[in-house]
Amino acid sequence: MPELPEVETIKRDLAKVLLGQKITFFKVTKPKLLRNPRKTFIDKLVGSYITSVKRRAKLLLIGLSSGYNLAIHLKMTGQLVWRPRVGKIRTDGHPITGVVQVPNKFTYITLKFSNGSWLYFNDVRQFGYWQLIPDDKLINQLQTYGPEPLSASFRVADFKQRLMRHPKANIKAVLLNQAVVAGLGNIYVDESLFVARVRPSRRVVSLKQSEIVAIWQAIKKVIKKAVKARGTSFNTYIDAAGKTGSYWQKRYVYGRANLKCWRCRQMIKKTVLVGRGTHYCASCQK
DNA sequence: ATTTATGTTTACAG
DNA sequence: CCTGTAAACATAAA
Repeated sequence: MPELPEVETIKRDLAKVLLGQKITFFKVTKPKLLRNPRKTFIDKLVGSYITSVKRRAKLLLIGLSSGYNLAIHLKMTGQLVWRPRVGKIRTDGHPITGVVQVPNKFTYITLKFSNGSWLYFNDVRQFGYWQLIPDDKLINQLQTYGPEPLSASFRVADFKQRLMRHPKANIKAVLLNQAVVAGLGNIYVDESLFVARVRPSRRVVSLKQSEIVAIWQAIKKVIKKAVKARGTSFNTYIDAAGKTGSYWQKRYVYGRANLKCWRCRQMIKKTVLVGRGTHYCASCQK
């Protein structure tokens, strides 16, 4: 799935085109992707206006005049593609053979807006979901997430405290935990640990203070860089215009097994940790 | 043809 | 509570 930078990119693009729009049409062909009854979606979506487009962790949050929020999680292969009224849309870099336009056979939810534009939700693996959350329940629903890495609330002392709740776990597993820090996934955890020069398999309890600070700084640096690049596309990620992100071209270790480390020219290694492909430089990362 | 890998989260077993 | 593993599912590469 899209991690923080990918969802942030989609959020920014959708905010530009959706704010103030009225939803005029809703269709779903795979109801299991909905976390509320279909009727609730029709009631709360159709006829209401979009008042905000936000992001928390990897969740996209669309505020509605009906007093509800549409929370969309893309999980691993979800895509949100917006299409203006006139013209076709062609998506780039789609890995599924023959799927180059939207809507397509993986489009399971469709919205239409008052200006005639469309929003399509595609999800090859069908792990993603749409959920309607009333305004007064939203805070409660989001409070399980840790700090946003690009916000001022991401402080090193608090970060250390959250890490220390999992003393025996390896640092990679803990950084994937959304309650520790929000929005990191497999790519950016590997990238951040490379920048911090810490091996993904290190147990939290073994980390020195200087290493915790280095990890904290690396996360901010990597996420900032990835947002600027509009995310990473190597599998199914595309933005709301159907375009790919460019972080793939800037990456340090992810997907670079058996290639030379940019820093020391040794070969990047790939192992399995937490059930995920894990990339690191055995000579740079201690 | 079969196995393995893929950007996530969470339920469950120990 | 903490930690590690499997499973939800579809597709492509090995």
